[in-house]
Amino acid sequence: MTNIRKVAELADVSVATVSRTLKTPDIVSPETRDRVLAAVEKAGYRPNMMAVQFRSQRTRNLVVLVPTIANTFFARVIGGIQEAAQRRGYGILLCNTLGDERTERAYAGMVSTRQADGLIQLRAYDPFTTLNGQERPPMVNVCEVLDEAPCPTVKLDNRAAARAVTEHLLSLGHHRIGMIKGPRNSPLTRDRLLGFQDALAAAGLTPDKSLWCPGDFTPPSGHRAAGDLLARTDPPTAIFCENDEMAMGAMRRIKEAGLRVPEDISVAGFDDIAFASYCAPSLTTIAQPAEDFGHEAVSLLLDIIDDRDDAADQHRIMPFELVVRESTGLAV
Amino acid sequence: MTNIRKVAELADVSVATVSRTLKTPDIVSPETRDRVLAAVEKAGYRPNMMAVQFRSQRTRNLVVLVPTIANTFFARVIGGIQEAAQRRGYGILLCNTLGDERTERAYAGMVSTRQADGLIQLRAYDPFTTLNGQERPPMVNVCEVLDEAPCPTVKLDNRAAARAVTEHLLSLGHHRIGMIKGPRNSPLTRDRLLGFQDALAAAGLTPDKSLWCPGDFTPPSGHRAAGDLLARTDPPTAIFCENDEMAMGAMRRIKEAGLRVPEDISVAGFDDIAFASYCAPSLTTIAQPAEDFGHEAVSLLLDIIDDRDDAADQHRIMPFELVVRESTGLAV
DNA sequence: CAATGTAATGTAACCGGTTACATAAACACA
DNA sequence: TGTGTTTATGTAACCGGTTACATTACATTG
Repeated sequence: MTNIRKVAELADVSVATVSRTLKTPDIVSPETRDRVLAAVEKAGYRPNMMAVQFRSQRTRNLVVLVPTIANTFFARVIGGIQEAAQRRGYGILLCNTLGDERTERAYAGMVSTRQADGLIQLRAYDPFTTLNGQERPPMVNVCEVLDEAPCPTVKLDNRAAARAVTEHLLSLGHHRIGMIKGPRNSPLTRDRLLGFQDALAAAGLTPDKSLWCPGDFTPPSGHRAAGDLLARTDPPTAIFCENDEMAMGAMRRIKEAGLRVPEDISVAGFDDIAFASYCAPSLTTIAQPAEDFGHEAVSLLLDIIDDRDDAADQHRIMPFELVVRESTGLAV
Repeated sequence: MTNIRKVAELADVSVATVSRTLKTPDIVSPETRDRVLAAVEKAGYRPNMMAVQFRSQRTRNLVVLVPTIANTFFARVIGGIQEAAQRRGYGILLCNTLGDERTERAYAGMVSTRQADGLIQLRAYDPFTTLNGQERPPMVNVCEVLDEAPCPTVKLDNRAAARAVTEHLLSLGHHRIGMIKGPRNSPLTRDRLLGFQDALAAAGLTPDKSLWCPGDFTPPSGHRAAGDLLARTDPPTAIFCENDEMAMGAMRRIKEAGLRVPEDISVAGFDDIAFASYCAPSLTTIAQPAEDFGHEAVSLLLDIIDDRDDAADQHRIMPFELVVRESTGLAV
């Protein structure tokens, strides 16, 4: 391994001069600089970043905890995180947690032990709770956000967005609307459910909780839930799914039952994943600026890491847009 | 920051004893061990991993270069990589390269500069070509693999799989089969095209190259290509798409033209992504053990890193399976 | 000319662990 | 009791950069 001392020897200067030539070339005389650069070239020298990081106590890595990378929406958010991080000279250490808190804490430990400078969590869980006494490592909570987050957050106004979807369905004449929810205990699911109820209440309707089905954000769970709704003697005329993956599963199930979307039953999703506009019928949904979630998260996290004063208590709400496509139509 | 010296002071022992207590407790006397562990606890000591890594010249990180994380198949492969890496005590540094060679080389540099111990490349490009003289850093090439790869590889027998799909279409009576290809210059696309031709040749048919359309593995490109095929005076009776994303785009376009799948035209994909069984009609495709690609890649890479002798020239072929669903039917 | 300033470079401490080697104490055996 | 062996612990070098401080040479100024 060629190191800075070998280069120094080759150029017949001290290691300090080599270091300066590479980091602050302007304080080195032109002749020396040329000599050192030639030696660097000749030796094929690349600074050992572990030494640099160790010395500076900065890794320029960020840990990203994602419940499941297989979810198309999260994949977009990660893309945004990666892009923003790369632009600012940071790398990302990805962890597909599958919602397992032990795994999350283990990866969060990489920040405590200085393998990374900060953490972005895409789920409503604080992996640093156990930490007592010690200072909180830099963290940002994005997408699915804790209610009393001990760190900056970036989220959608899920309640308002769910209300917008529901109002759209109501405006089409739907009164019995089924709901396929996300995992219980998720603030995100709770907020979307609240928005759904807000809209019903505003329309003077009382919600029928028997039309609420549990799901887990995967297509199979949407498929199953839709089956339950269709098996009723009084099936709903529309189904609001808390994400597009479940909506696609639900649409599949509806067609298997010999019914048409939206003629017999309307379906709405949430997230506007790439397939939402390419499935048949295309899906009415809520578009979210997924990549921007990532950009914001990185920006806030680096603010904390570089401790810019105002960073600690920022809470960003990202804009949404109701995208009406073919899967929702007038109630029968 | 509490470090090993503080703990040593607290326990009234040397730093060596603290280190030994944590790494090789059996060579420390029970009394001392207890005293040290108490001090560790009291100080809330966590070893600084940067120092450990620096000392051992091992980061236990692996760089993963993925053309686009938004591709559902790659997302599964990454999931597999992450799982296997985690099990073996390694973290993964993800880079969404978007196929940009500069970005790939930049991230590959993290291995040369010791920020990571090895690299997994999911695209047919060797980011270490420029490297002259120096030893090749540990690397494995997975999924889309270089023909003369300078490292172990893991891939599908794309030619045989494409042939299987084509034979399936031929067996249904299709003679004019459109092809929606992946990016030019990709060995993967070339092999799938070869398999396609193999099947035609075996059936005594001469391929009509005007039925081959370029695509880029995204739904919009499949949508566009299908439009081109349908606009012909003699459109094909079946379309073979080189991945499921494009197949979904193509099916969408076919329906927009007022045609039915598979009654009017059959469509086959490749990869068997989650949505393949949930779209309507469900998609005939090639199933690949995506997660296993990741597992194999990690296993081979760690073999090189720990330089186990036989590791350097391993080339694994993963199994495929033709999954016949609703999107392919008898030719009209 | 002496005093002072400035530019270029060198010396060595430092980051926080790990570990080879040294040392000391306890024990075994003749 | 003396010698050799084992066990437990300490000392300090080391990994490869960065940088405060020291040093040297030379220019500027009164």
